[in-house]
Amino acid sequence: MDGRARWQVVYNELHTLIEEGKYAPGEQLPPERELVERFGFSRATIRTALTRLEQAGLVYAGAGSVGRTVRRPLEIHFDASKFEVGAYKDDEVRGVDQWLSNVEEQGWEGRQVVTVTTRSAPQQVARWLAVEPGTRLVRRRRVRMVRKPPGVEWIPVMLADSWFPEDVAHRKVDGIAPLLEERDITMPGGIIRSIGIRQVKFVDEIRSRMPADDERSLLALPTGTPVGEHARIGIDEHGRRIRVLASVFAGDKQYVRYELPVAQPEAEVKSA
Amino acid sequence: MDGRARWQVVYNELHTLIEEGKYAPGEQLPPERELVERFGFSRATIRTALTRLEQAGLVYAGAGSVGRTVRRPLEIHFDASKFEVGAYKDDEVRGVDQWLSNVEEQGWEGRQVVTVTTRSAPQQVARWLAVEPGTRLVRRRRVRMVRKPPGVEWIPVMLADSWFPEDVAHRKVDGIAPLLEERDITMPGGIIRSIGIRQVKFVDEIRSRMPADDERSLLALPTGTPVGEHARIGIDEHGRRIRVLASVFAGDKQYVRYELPVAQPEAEVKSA
DNA sequence: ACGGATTTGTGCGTATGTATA
DNA sequence: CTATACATACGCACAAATCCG
Repeated sequence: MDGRARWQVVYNELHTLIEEGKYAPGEQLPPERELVERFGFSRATIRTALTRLEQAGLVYAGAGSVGRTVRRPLEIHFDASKFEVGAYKDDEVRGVDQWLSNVEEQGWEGRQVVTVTTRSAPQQVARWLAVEPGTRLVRRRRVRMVRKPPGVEWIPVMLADSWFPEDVAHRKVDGIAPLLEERDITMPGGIIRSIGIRQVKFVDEIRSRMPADDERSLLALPTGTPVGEHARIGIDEHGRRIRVLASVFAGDKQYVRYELPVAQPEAEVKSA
Repeated sequence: MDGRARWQVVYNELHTLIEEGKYAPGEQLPPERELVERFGFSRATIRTALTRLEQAGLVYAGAGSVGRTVRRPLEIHFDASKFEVGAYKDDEVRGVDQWLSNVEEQGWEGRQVVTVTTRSAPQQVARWLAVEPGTRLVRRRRVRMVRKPPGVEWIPVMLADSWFPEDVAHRKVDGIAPLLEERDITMPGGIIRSIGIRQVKFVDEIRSRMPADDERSLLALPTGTPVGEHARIGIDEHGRRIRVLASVFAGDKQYVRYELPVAQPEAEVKSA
């Protein structure tokens, strides 16, 4: 052991080669067998190096002839300051979902699958909505997928769960409760507004964590990929927390973006 | 092999026990030797389970007789919508750093160490500032630490790097260039304003990723901890990107928060 | 449809190094 | 200094997934 561990030598070398583009995105790394020969280390040692590369998000692996493949960065972003806050006016008239607009603006085709269930509030959701853990809530889950160009397979990129207190979820307009519908619904002015609720403030929380098992499988995340979590809490004029939209996205594929005007100190005007 | 892998059995059991609080934060997991006995699996198998628990952010490990410890969540947040955007005006008069105010508001004691260097722009920073990769830039790095209560050791929680084009960094006020000073400087109205630059817009980007090696050591991150990255790009009235503040924080310790007022639709179809 | 070849996944046993109390 | 506990490393075997002929 000369200062560094053996697996670190392998790790560093491969890391450099990938960064330099010697192994390009979409390409395969040499199989373990070959690396064992090249470095003269045991398979176990080579494997810890490769495992760390996966954890670092540089490659993903699959048994069989997929081998280890260098990841292709996606880099979609999600404009949280425009979303629901006043932009995308045209889309609401057209009846297009704002997330879709946002994605299409970046040249992707988007799609989402909606499921609605009633379940008791997990710890974190209870905190967001300021209710007791275990309270019955309605969860409206959207699995969001993109592809480019049209025709290739869909890549799941986001898991967007809206949670509502039951009384909110069951509100009706024109005889139906839109929040309970298991399809991609849009309403002029937004669904929430259509059922007579006015949100006056959002509180957004963004954190970085490792995914739960169900998130890993739904988003098809390779082992070791972190996720970002963007929670938007909607608050009405009475200060009640009406809903929370918790979006979980693959850290290597998406990021969240805000645009903020800066309030100028003296006699300046805000650039709304 | 009963459907699941052996290490998964161990993983799931420990995961459950930790979630239920049977192993509380700060407590130690049983040593590997004991788990080998309890489950009747080999040490290697137990180890893969434990490694995954680390990756999942539930425990951290250290060689020696420390063993594996269940993580204690910190949960500090960082109010990005108030930061620099007009709140905390009093502090600027008082000359207190805004990050410090934010942290102290949550009952922590804060401290930061500043270092200034000139270096060529990394890929990502170049993209943020819209300059060529390799351009010489000034980096003002702040390692931010907290502790509670006063007296215990400092916990590094954030790495805040401000990057400036050289001409911006060298601007002077009262004969000194405040951005090049290696100490915790505050100016009424903010440092940037004090050197005659007006930022009119911020663009924030937040992403989740695995830390680079230097970030891991500076933030004392256990293996497998993801980081959040919050980048704030400041844009002046000519549309020039004046600086970027890239903050990297441990995903398990901090999160970013925004408060957004909702634009209300008065007359008809307008916003949501 | 099937079977073989390739490649990663899982698992065992063992030994030695290194950090910490 | 010693005991403990994790980190690294070797070798071996078989299972499971994938692709291709």
